[in-house]
Amino acid sequence: MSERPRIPKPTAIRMSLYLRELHESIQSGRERISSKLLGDALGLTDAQVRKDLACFGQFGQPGVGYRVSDLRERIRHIMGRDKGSNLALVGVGNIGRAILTYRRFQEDGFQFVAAFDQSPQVVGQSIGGFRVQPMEAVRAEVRQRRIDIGVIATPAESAQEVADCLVDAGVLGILNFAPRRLTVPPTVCLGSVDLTVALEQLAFDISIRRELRQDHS
Amino acid sequence: MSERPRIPKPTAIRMSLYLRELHESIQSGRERISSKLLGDALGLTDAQVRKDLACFGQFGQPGVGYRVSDLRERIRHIMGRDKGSNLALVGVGNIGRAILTYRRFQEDGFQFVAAFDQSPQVVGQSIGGFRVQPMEAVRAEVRQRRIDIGVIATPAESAQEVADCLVDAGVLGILNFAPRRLTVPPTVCLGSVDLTVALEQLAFDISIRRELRQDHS
DNA sequence: CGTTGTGAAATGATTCACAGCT
DNA sequence: AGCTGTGAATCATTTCACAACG
Repeated sequence: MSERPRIPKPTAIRMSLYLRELHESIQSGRERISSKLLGDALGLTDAQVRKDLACFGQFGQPGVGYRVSDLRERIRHIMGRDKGSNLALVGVGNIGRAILTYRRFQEDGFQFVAAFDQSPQVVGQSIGGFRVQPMEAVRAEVRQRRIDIGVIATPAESAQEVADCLVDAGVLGILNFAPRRLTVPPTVCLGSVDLTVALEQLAFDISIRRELRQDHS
Repeated sequence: MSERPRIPKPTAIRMSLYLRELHESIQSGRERISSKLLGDALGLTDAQVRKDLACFGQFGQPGVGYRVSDLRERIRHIMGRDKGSNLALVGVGNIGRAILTYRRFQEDGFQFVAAFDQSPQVVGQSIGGFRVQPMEAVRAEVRQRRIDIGVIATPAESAQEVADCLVDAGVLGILNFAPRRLTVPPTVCLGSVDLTVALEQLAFDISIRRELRQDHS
């Protein structure tokens, strides 16, 4: 359809951040925004913002900037957020429950439509308005309810098995919260959120900064 | 102390992944591992693994590879994981509770030692073995219990205010789960986990891949 | 004026390729 | 033979700087 240059991964990540920021700008009643302003709000340079947007076309008016609501709509369209996505959760432990009841997702067009668990103890329970179903039901539900994305919130041990099951059922992408690397066929997109990695990353930054300060004295 | 080149951020992130993988290798009884093997497990090239490790010194034996447990210990030391970190949670909602009771953290040397919330309704409740304390107690607790890292799991609206409070109390780093960009002084390290960004990222990948497939036909 | 969009330059990261060790 | 550590080459991303525009 539209001709696009290859999109750098860092750019793709920042698009989400632009969206988040534009959402706030709209709520605070702003009409127009410049690349400088948008960049400052996110700790980026103005040039960076413009280069990112340039991947997708021309949105701004020289001398004026961008129309906030217009820019937001266009980015939403680019990222496919104008159509919603149906999600399924697998693994209804502590984290799973928190994700399932996270309000924010619905605002942004992500809707959970089913929840599954391996344990017979939780199957049948009602959590966040969903009746938890057994893994055997995954295949049928993914098709019937047009589930695009499977969210894995199981222990590390079962994550790969669950991923295989979701892939087999035909999801287009998987978001993995289990602390383990998953293997999926190249047709399926994979994202991951590892809380330990995030914490370790931060602790590492702290320890590096501490060393710098010592060297400095 | 040790002379180090500047560490590329991608390298820092991968160090966490190496640690995770080495942990598994140890559990599966492996004694030695090559850069090729370690790289394959994580979807990286062998050269990449070696370059990463080279930032911190020489760990391997030519012709043989790396001693798994040795390498793990050394990376743990480099990342400061050989000493534990004390954490405080602020915001005991759904996500906060899940984080507080996440077992994995303790295994990796991260220990929650306090939990706080703004709402008088939850203050005083006991969650995951912690008595939830009011925000006024943050300052004293951070000092008394040597809290290094504050974890923010509040709604977006109060996140910045909470961050200011934690900074003021003297934490070295903040991990932010609220969907909002925080500003902290340059002396404090900041990490963030935004679930919506992670999902959007994945949805974007899916939408890009879908387009490619269409173009291809 | 102020701001965009964009080539060109600079910086940063990854991959290559091989000398040297075991 | 097999593998590490590393300089050199390639590739990717960011920043610079400026012409064109409202």
